[in-house]
Amino acid sequence: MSEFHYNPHISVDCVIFGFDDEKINILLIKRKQEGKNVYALPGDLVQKGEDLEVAAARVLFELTSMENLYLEQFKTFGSPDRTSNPVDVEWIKSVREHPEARVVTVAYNSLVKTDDFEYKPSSFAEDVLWHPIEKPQKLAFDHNEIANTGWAMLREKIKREPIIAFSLLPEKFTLRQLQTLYEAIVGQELDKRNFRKRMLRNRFLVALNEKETGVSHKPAQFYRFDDLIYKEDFAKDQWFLF
Amino acid sequence: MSEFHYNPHISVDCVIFGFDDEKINILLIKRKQEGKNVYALPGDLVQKGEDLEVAAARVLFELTSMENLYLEQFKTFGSPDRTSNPVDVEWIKSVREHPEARVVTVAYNSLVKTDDFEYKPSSFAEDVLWHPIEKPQKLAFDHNEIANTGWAMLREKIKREPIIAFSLLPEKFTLRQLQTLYEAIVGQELDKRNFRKRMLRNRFLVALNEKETGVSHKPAQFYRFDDLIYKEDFAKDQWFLF
DNA sequence: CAAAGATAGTGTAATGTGTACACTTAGCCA
DNA sequence: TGGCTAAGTGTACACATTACACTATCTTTG
Repeated sequence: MSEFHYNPHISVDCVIFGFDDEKINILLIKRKQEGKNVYALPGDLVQKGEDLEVAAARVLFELTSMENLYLEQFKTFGSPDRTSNPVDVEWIKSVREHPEARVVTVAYNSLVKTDDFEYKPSSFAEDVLWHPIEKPQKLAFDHNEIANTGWAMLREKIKREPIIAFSLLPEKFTLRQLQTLYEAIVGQELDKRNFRKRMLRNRFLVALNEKETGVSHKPAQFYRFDDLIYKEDFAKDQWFLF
Repeated sequence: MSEFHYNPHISVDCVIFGFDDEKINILLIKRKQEGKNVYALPGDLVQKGEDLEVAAARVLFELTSMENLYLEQFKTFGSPDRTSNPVDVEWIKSVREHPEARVVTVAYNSLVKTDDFEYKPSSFAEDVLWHPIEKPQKLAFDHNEIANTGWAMLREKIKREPIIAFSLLPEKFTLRQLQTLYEAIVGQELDKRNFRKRMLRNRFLVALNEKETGVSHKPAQFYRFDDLIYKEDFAKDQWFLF
């Protein structure tokens, strides 16, 4: 009984960013409530004996049918009143067995190509959509805070581990594509020559014997990303404690 | 009944690093079990309706009497078997009302001066101690993993926000003290001239009209850290999403 | 088939940053 | 007063960052 007050629920929320070759979007689910659309991050309760990362992957799949993405935990949100907004309370009551329980949520983020994933709404999601991150959008619960934190931490991470960015490009890509991606991430335009100079210093960018075709201008050189060379050169100084 | 299986417990663990003017130590608690000493991070269950940060501060205080430190959440550990080592199970049974419950733990870290804090064992801690981080020490549960992750993330953070380091020095400090601190953090010796050159570029380091006294060598200039100038100069590029 | 349109691709100079390295200075003490 | 100790200082080199404008190559169109 009152044990349900004491024992909180644990949930996971997924903050998935998608690059559509132009800009960065965030994956939201939409539910209808009193005729209004309510947007939220994909998330739900962790099951008995289920590992947190496993739960995040499962929940994302159940709500959006997306699978096989790399999810990274970035923060846990556990304010006691994070689910107490009346609109949210009403919805929880319609879905949860113990609506009064406190919910502590572990948040995961990821960055993918929008093209790489099929998504379709399932479970209690009425719709799933990619929403451009520049456009403000009010979300349910404390999901605005979670989304903002997730974006900030992802950007920090990319600074430290630029490899993340390359997963967003096709196997063969041009330097223009790479630059567009970087510009989407840092949110500002970059100088073409300086960008190329800096990038081409990296041994892990390997020029292919192949160019664009069918474009009505000088065709661009294709490059590929070499995983092994990257690992050699970015061998992080590891720090062990115990 | 079986609800206790389903509803996990939430705990907090504190990874507190202390600088003793020479090296970095980690705060451990010791408990006696079957005549053996078992070392662990200070941590315990979150209470009903209690915010996570509040819980971390409370638990730390209850176990060590330390208070008023800035605790930063860095990761949540929720592997279903993280508490299933037989030695740990035995201890849990002696302490918890529902020993079979899974425990998801939210970990916090902090970096302080060892001098600034009184500590004494209380609650189920038999002893509290500062353990040098270079010396390997087996810990209970998955606390080695938690401690290592906490140290790695703290170091990353200091790179981004060097302000953290200054809280470890007295109001007035010499550049030698600052350098010793940096060396303890990065784990290697630094060149004196280059260190000074780089540091003195920072406007927030303000020279005082005061020198060391009573030392049997050329006395060092005292400096202070200027909070306001720091904030001006390090005004982080903020990124808002919604 | 020639000209126009579009984007790829290129170099240099100036400035700033990181690194390696050795001697002089100021106070204390014997 | 001479010796000990740690503070404090400068320079040369290599490398990175920034600002900036024209040529090359392909397609399309008249």
